[in-house]
Amino acid sequence: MSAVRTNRTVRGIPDATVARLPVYLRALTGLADRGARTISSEELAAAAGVNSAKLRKDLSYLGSYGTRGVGYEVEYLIYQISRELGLTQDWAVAIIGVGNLGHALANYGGFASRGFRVVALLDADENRVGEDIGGRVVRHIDDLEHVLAVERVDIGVIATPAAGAQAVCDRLVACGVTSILNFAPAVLAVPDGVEVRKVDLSIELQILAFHEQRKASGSALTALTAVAGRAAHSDAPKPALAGETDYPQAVEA
Amino acid sequence: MSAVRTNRTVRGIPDATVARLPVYLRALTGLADRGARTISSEELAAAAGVNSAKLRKDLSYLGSYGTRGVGYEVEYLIYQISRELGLTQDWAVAIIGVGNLGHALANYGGFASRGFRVVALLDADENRVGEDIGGRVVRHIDDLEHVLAVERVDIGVIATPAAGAQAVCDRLVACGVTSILNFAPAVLAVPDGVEVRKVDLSIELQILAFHEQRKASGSALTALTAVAGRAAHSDAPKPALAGETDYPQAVEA
DNA sequence: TCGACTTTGTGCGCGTGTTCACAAACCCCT
DNA sequence: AGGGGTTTGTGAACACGCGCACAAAGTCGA
Repeated sequence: MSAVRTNRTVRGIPDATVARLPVYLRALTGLADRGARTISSEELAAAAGVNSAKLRKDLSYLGSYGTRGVGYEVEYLIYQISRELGLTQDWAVAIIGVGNLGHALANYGGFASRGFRVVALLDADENRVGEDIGGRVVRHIDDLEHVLAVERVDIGVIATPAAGAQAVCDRLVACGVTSILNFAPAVLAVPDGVEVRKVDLSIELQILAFHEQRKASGSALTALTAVAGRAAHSDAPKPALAGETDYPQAVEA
Repeated sequence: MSAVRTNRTVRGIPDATVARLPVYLRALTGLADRGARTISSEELAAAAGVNSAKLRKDLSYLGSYGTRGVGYEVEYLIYQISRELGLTQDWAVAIIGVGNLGHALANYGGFASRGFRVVALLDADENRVGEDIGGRVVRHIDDLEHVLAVERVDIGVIATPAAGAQAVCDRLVACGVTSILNFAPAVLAVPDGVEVRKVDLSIELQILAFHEQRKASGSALTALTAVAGRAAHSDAPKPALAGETDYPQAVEA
């Protein structure tokens, strides 16, 4: 895939750290609202749900913004993290697909407050075209190139069904979009230089199910989760290639 | 936090592997629909967007389910992964908060096809109580304990505003729910033995913004993203603790 | 001014995850 | 039956991230 090769980016902020900065930012804004002026790494780490040493190391990648013996000044740290993440400028976002999820995204307040501006809503369904969502009108997907020629778009959000996701992605890339957030349950192929992040609701549930199953089977009934007549971890022989299956067929809607 | 201490779980499937199994599963079901009977690790890896050695090692944690010189039988592998993830049994899911996002989740087709059954919808808004979503009626949040006493719930999905998330979480945990998927932008504190996974729409966008900013500033205008009069990486002195700030204050809605 | 106390910033060891590269295993053709 | 070709499964080296523990650096009171 075309993700960054080296995990550590050019100036040296690890991806793992970048992924946590928004969490720190959220915790800090909450603290600021409650009137805190300074905060120690210990307290902020607790608020963000991480180890305090990790927090300090993360912040040290941005620079030396704390004061030993005191802590970090909340507003100043908010500013520094925001700047590092690029939230001091505003980013134009286009949302493709305004079904349930697209609606939720278009109305999500957490975007606007962090410099993300939804500048275009697109959908393939004629019935949805013309609909007004939060002051923005839904355009038809066929106008994608036209809309993006008029309005600069930095980030494309794909909230279409899986079937159409790759086509939409290709068209976004062709229009010069280099950052894509994909909610469709599909693996997108993109050229180098384009970054795709994926959010998959069902994958998270499946991971939870795995751990839940482990808890349950660990307590008592190891073998019951397996099919009758088959050992728990199924070291039964693989089926012959042309043979009849003796295991249940998985179905996919 | 109360996440699993050791990354490698008891029988030995790494968390990183577990997180990828659903991706493989999706790729496999797609292949099965197109009529593929067997597939090599190279092809499946391409479809799933991972390195083929990684794929083989991941699958080897489940057992030795391939055939050298041939590859993996698609249906058989689907069954094995499904069983490992616990998708051969069905899981009862409760969704708390049926705003835009909750609606999207309640209507999401990807759940039902993988053994996830939405058994309860709850909301704090009286106007939403009684509404019918996909054949299920929205109940009031005050009835949470009552609903969960009648209906077993394995996984709780929190799609409320951030302010109410912790309270809802506490009540779910009190009712015996040990797996929680949190969409609210808040860090949840839970006792040991309860697993929380978090999906945050705005964090993903912020990570994209970071990389997009890096691309842009790398090309030419390193200093322009910084505030006028302040160096790009801002090694300007920290503000005095009681002094006036000379940097823009971040605002939070 | 000095010493006790607090908190940051980071060197270092350790565990996890990723990738390469190759032997082992299997199929198929002759 | 045997040999060539293909693909799996995995040992080993490497890269990355995490957290402990501590020196450095600052505050504050006497």
